[in-house]
Amino acid sequence: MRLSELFAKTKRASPKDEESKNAQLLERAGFIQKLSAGVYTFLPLGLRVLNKIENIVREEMNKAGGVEILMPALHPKEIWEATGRWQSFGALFKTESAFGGQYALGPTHEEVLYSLLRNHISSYRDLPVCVYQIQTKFRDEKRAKAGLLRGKEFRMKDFYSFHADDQDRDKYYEAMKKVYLAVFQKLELNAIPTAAGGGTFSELSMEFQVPCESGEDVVYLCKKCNEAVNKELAGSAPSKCRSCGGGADEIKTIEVGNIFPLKEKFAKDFNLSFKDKNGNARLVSAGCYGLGTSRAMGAIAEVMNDEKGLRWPGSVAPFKAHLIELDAGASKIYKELVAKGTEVLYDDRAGSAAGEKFADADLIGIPLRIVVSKKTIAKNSVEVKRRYDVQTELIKIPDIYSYISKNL
RNA sequence: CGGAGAGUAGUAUAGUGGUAGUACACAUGCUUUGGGAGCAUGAAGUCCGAGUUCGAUUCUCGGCUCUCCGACCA
Repeated sequence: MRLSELFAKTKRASPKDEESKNAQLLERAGFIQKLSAGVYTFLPLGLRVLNKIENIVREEMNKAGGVEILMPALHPKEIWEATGRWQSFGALFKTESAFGGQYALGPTHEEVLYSLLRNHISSYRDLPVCVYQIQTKFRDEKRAKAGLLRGKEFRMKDFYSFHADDQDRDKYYEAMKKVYLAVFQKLELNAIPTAAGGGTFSELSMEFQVPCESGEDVVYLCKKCNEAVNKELAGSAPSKCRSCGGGADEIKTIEVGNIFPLKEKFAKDFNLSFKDKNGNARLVSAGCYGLGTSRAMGAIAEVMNDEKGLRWPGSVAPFKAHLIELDAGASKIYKELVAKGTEVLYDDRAGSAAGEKFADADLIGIPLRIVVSKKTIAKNSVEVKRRYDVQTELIKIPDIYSYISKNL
């Protein structure tokens, strides 16, 4: 893509109405724009990152046997009354004048899904069922904050598994921990599996926590065996690790995922049952697996940056390479890169100072920078630098395609 | 929802009870081109409402919005 096609430009100054690193950098670099507190537009660059994150998540969920669906964001009052959560779910965004006050914007989708599955599960032969969606959620947060880290509107993957018995569900739950670790590894997020309370659902759950000073959660992390416990579950600071007896560090973290057994909780409310081999009706046992995709994007921005700007991991960067044209000659290289399927952002702006192009490249944070100038053209070369490198390297033009495939 | 702070041009900021200034961005022209380049010209602004006042962007009150702390956060 040519930079001249992007309507969203970079800004030299940080926005005065944002303090968190992720919001400042993502807004300055033209990835997102705030409409109101906790409500953001994803601009072209930002949408590319979000889509990459969601596609990585999608791929891993599919591998885990998940089947993707898309449920409505608009939820009728009736289904939330079935679970009693029309009153009890504090963050439920209820409509007032619209839709006769009979709807809410969905903060989570158990009610919709259980209503749905009553029509599809009737026998043990129908189980297990593993479904997920990636969707926009709405929560009436009293205080949205920190850019993409806590929004009123945000993107989330929610996966639900339904089983004939607890053993099968527990087995799946354990497998899902590994799936989550694989996702976060691809996102290059250091997400620590952390024991946590289950809120209103159950005693047990596991959160995936990324260490970060600006995070909202507090986790006790064992120095020896890396076992982590959320402060909410641990209560006061444990003097000893529960597993190995070692000392624990108190760290601040961002929660990017949470998995927990729902067991028969909502099955009762919706009478989601099946006939077992003996013809007896039994309630379905479920697990729930959430992952905030827009929050993960915020966490990556929050953690991976330096004084010059963002530093995207290759897996989620909006483009693989950032081609800077200081003197004529890059257009041909751009076309060849595109023809070979390389995702490249081409800074083709005429009349911009070199320093401005370098500063923008640093700010946007694409992993590989390619510079074309008179000097490099004279040597039939381009200059290449990784975002985190200081030194540049001269590569012959015919060799850059293989260089890129090797280095990305 | 409690506490604190802040709202001046697209962005970031200065300033004043009496014609609102600067930088960047933007438009036009020329010159520039390896770390946000230069000259000239131009367009563009005081969150909303009430009060005090001859006169309010400035003072007072109310509202709205944003940020931060806290409460809340399946």
